[in-house]
Amino acid sequence: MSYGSSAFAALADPTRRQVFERLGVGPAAVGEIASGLPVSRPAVSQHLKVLKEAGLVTDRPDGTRRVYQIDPKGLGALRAWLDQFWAVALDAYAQEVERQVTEQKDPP
Amino acid sequence: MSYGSSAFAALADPTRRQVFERLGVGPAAVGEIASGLPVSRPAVSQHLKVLKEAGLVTDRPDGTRRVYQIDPKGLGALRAWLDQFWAVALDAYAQEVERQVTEQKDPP
DNA sequence: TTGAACCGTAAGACATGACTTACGGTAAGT
DNA sequence: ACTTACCGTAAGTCATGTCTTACGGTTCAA
Repeated sequence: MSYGSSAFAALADPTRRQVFERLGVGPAAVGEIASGLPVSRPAVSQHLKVLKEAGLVTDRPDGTRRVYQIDPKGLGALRAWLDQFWAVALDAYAQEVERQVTEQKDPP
Repeated sequence: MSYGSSAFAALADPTRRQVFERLGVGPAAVGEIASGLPVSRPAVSQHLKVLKEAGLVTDRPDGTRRVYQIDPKGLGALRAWLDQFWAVALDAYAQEVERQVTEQKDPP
């Protein structure tokens, strides 16, 4: 809950979201990701740190490289948060619409 | 897409997310929302402006008050973005797991 | 063991963002 | 008409975040 909501802050930055979307296609090393973006490699490394702390990605060493990958667990937590909120909000929305209708033919 | 992704930035701030969650329960005016939060009323007004520009809430005048409400359309766009990404990422993840397995018994 | 490739972190510049108080504007009640 | 209630916006302050360059560490190959 408080875990999945921190993911919003992680995905707020456009560059960091591009990094995340790149990993959505498949695993990649830091240099590979940076080569496809208009920022430096250290910048990508810092973004990956944030994504990792948010539980959205995992990393594993591969020689001198370091391969990053989407973490389905963190992504699922975000989806769960949104689904629950969606259910509650939509219910409240429907109730509000209903209240508006009854108020129309039976004004307070 | 670019519409639903801007919602991440809108929901990144904790205070603004509290405002949004309050509206998830039901419609409310600016003063009502502010009275339940540790920030001033203008601060809430500014947060609502961001949420509105992100397509997450709508507003309607009610006398001197101004009632805000969740916009199911914007919330649905966010959900759609996440669902699509979830599908792609999970597919890539499964393929990666499969690749790891085959690599185990048939090393390159 | 030397060299090259790859990465994370530190330090600092710079922009962005969240908050406050102050002000003006509109709608309802007396 | 005047007051009260409620709201949005402007101006300014202060914290946070993103980027860069510079540096040190680790791994593989020669």
